[in-house]
Amino acid sequence: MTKSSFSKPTESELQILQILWQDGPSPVRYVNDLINEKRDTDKKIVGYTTTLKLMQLMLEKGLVERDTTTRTHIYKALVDETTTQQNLVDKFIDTTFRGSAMKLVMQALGNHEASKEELDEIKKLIAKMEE
Amino acid sequence: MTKSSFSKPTESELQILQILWQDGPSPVRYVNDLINEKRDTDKKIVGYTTTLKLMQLMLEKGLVERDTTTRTHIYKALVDETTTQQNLVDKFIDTTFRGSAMKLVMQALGNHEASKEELDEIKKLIAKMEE
DNA sequence: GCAATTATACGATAAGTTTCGTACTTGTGC
DNA sequence: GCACAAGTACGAAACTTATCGTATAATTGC
Repeated sequence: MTKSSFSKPTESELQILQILWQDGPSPVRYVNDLINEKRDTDKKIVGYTTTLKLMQLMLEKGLVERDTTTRTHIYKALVDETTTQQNLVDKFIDTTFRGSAMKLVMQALGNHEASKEELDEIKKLIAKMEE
Repeated sequence: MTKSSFSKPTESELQILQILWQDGPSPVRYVNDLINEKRDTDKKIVGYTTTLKLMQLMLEKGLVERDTTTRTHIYKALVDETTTQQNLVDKFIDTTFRGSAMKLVMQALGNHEASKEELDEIKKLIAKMEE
């Protein structure tokens, strides 16, 4: 997959994908409810038809598919979570860190809490990379 | 700085900021030339007035300032590179990794080449975090 | 059976970003 | 001095994304 052939989901689309990845195939109502529950207090409620429209557009783009055998359509993510994350990370490194993955790692590592287990996991990965 | 009070630069604005951060205060012509030199082959050339307009808008937003004592105005970044990166990383972790900084670190680390020196630097940081 | 509820479809609008044409101004070369 | 090159200002169009109103269809409760 080249950089240019990867179509980046918008922030709203990504938010919906996150829910579908985490909770599995879901109806619009469920997704919309979650979005509103988790929103920052200062942001206003997203209307049901807004989420519906977004998910319909995602269907056209091939980001999701849906089961229409029941009246309440069930939407399912068609793009893979890890692959999408990887694409987004690559692009992010490019635009925000001028291509330096290690600068991103240092920045993310240095500014966020990490448990002993997480640090051990990272150390293990580094050891493997040094072989 | 709270999440909501941080105004995220657009991708075009970030591209311009990167140039100003890297090369220091620069005129519009210089920035526009660099953008076009570095662009992907499939993307078309960005007109001079387009870049000019973007930088004028960035001026209004307070992202840059300019020296107008000479005819050719010199633009300078007003926002700090590291601070901006930190803000963007935080937001990115939220939207793309559901808040897990460590998942981002693992992903970025595991999928990009790293020199021995870079790995050593990361190990040093981890050691410091373990104290 | 039918009123009320809940779902989808879809056009229109709003809002933000990017693009550029055109007018105007300032400096340069000869 | 003046034609030409190079700069800025700015309005407006083109695109993209997000939002919602309204119409319509299916389902449910009683």
